[in-house]
Amino acid sequence: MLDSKQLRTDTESVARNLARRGFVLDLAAFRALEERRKQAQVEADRVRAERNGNAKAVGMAKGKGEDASALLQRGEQLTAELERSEAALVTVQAESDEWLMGLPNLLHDSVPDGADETANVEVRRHGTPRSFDFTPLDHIDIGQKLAGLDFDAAARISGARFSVLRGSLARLHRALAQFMLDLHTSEHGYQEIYAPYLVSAAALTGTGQLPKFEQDLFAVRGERTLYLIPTAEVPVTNLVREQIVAAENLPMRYVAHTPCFRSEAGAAGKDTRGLIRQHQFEKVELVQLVKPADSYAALEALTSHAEEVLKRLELPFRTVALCAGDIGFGSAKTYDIEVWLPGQGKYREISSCSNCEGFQARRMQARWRNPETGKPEPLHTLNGSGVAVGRALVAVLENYQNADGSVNIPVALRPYMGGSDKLLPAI
RNA sequence: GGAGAGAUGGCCGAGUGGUCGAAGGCGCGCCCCUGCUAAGGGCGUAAGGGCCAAAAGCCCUUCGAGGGUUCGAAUCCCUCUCUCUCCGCCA
Repeated sequence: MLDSKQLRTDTESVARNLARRGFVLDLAAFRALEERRKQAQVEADRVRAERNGNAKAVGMAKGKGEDASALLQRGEQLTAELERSEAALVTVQAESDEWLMGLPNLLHDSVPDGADETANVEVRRHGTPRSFDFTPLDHIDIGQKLAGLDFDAAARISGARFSVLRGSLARLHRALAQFMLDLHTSEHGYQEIYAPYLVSAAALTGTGQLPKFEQDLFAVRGERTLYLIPTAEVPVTNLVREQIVAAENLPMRYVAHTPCFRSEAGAAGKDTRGLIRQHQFEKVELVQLVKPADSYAALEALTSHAEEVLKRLELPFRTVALCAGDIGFGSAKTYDIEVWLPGQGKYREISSCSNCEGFQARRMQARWRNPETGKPEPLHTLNGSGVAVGRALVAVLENYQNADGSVNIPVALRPYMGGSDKLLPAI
């Protein structure tokens, strides 16, 4: 949610900013709506104040034993009047809220222009893609040779976009998650969090997935509706919802390893084969809650923490700054980290690190007490994958494959693999 | 699943229809007195929103949430959520 004060007082520049995303802010409609809201609220407040004063007068009159019948009659009128003006306010307020909740975040000045991913800007590159003396396979074929990747079974159990991992491949998958968690907790200063995988609509509204993107989520409908988390960002960021955090407790750095569930509505036909795009996948997620003045330094740090995972795994990657048209709804600035996949011959997203500034905080009412003003102010929230576990598994398989179908285990993962250095093909 | 008890400000806790956003205490902040490893006194101390160019000021909302009764609800009624205790079941 945008700062409504800024939206009202600085409408033109807000509109200019959103236009960079290709989002058209209808200024005339906004001003008309705002005018109606203002009038309705002033009117409702006025009537309510009069009703309260009248009720108080009744109490005083009765206390003195005076006749209050005229006041009681006036009270009835006022209550009826209040009912009408409150109904009008609720209607226009709902309209205004819905509209406000549908506005994306403002972009940071440093975000490059552009309409889609072709305009994203590479900011750095690390490692060199290995040259193969044989034609590298993709992870699906490698997984098949290892007898560790079973999409047929998954399809029988759950349908498309699910996977079954077996044996050493399942273990490697687990090793990746363990390695990432250990790195972030012991070297990067994050506290490990275990959090719910089913969350309320309110939590999802806080981080921005609702109300606009419900079609991307899996809902579990029972006595009350809960949603499967699409990312640990949702429960972990919501740790501070409706809180006022003391300045000395910032920054907060959290890491969580969770499954993520996405309906992938609208992705039909995209990455249909393999582990790249699944309804269920694992992710190690980094979340930081910081003072506003620190959030861009924190974004750089958080991104470097995600990059460190790939450096330790000795996987080639590049980091790109997303352009205006490609940035997510709630983010002010995002870096994507893309890992090299020999099977596809290109870099693919493995992490996305965003500074949401106060956008989520305002929705969640997550605040910190600014010692300079003594007032609660929205804190800044950041999140980033550190990194997607399934995609990391793909990257390891494809980058570490050998001609004989075996796969070397990255040195960093060997302690988590019982010391072994190689996955051997089944055949 | 069965039975019961609760939900009030940063915390504890009073308040069962009327100047209650809410006594008292703790904590915290400022000041005074005193003077040294303490004690006493005074004042202040929630959040959200609106009017206003802004400040000041004024107004509205909020006592778990939502509805209802009433001129008036923290207080009465209904529904829901959450917490706690006991029993049962259970990874």
